[in-house]
Amino acid sequence: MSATHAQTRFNSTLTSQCQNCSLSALCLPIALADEDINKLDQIIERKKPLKKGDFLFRQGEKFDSVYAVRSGTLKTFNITSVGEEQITGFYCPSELVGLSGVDSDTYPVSAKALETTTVCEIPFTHLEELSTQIPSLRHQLFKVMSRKISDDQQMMVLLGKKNADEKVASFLLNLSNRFKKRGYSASAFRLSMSRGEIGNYLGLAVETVSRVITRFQKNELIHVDGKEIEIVNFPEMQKLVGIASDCGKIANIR
Amino acid sequence: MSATHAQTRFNSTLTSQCQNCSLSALCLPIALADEDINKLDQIIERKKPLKKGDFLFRQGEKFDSVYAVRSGTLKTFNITSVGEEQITGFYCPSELVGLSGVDSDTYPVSAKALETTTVCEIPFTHLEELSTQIPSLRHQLFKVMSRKISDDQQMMVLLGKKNADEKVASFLLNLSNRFKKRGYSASAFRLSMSRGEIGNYLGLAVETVSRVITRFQKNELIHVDGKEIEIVNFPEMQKLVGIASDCGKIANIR
DNA sequence: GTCATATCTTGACCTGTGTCAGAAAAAGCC
DNA sequence: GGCTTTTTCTGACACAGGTCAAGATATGAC
Repeated sequence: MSATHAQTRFNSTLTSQCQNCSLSALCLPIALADEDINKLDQIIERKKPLKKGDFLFRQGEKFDSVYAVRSGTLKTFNITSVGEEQITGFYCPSELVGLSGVDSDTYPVSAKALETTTVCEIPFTHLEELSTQIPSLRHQLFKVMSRKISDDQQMMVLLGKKNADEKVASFLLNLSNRFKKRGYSASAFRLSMSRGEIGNYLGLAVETVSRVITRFQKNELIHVDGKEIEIVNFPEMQKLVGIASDCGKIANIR
Repeated sequence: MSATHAQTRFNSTLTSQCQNCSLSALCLPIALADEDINKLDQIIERKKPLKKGDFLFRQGEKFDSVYAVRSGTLKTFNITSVGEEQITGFYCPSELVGLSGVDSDTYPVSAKALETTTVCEIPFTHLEELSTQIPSLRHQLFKVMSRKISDDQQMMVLLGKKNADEKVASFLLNLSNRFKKRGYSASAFRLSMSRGEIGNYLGLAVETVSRVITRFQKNELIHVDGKEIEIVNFPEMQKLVGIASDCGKIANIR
């Protein structure tokens, strides 16, 4: 009885966090009934903020949770045979980090904060259990994983077939879309990652990223001030990415 | 009652197909109790063979099933803005095709047979339902999707960071591993895809693939006879891929 | 079998991007 | 504030791999 009581208390202090969270429309609770959101709330732990450079988890550590980003940005990466870091993704608010750990029971990548970042920890076994009780949650989980698969495959197309200009343009439009989805400006935003990290992610040298960005600015496609980016000429940028079939997809990567 | 009867008949003709299937230890039924395998059997439809070049499904079509490959090979690809095909994966027996369709309700890629191929169709809504009743099946499904995510991310590393030699070596060792897993020779096998398709997948020109393969043969790393490949010098090939951290991963892509 | 078509190989050449080097700007730090 | 360290930018140059071309080999149709 005391356990139930404790749970109720826990629930009452943190209850409706998901409901009140400005990200709830984008995050896991999407399409959940209020009571179901409460159930989800009960298994979620809000962790204290990570400072820039802090690890959320490290490659090889035991997997037990996925994390929803509340604020800030994370990168995931692994270390190649020659000891260099290979970035496999950037994660913005409302996005889920750590899904690749489910299979092997250890995280196959490390996750590190690019700036001050807060996350919600979601113990995966609890989430799986809960997904038995709430079909729409289970469906949502499948969808999120499926989405990740098709996004990563778009990324493979980008890495395999695109030149430096197309890569950088895709990257910027992709970020733009993610900001837009969260209600921020689609045209002006701040890059939380360095040029080096962008290059690493896109399979380009830092120098190439820098040159492409400079050239985009010269051609008045974008306006740049350090990490602040403003996309000035959307049509032209979209044309660069390829306006047809795959463009919509690419632009929607998240 | 007649419906139940029909189901029983269906079950009795096809029953234990999964149990008898030589792939069951690799495919979805992994770790399922006999009775659960029977339940799974009932929702699975064995389709008639695809001939080389036949589509299993096309990009944009309504998603309703995932498919387990029983024999043969498939490729998935999408069409880029400039109308060229970009291959996103090859699928061997026991592997699951179509998972990327769950999110958007349409397949984001097309799937085409590279040779005569048979598949089991698994209607996804049924599979999802069944996964509610069988926790180990649900867990297995999450694992399969998670595995796909981490494999694709390894592929991103390969596309972004590796040179032509490393790409081709990774590709061959990857195939070798997949054959081995199914009980076939890890050292000698037949490529069901053309050099062009390999190049497309790896982000290389056909000519480059051809040159690399020829050079590998000259250096006695492999022996080649058209589509027949024999890996002669495993240690050297593994060294090419990068023996450290990520190598094990890469070699395990599937 | 013969012919037609697709795939594969090889050579010669070209180009986009990586590498190296150094200067300029920004970010941390005491 | 000034100092150090990191990040960004720019230029000069090199080379991996793309492109073009042409011949060789394999595959398929009839």
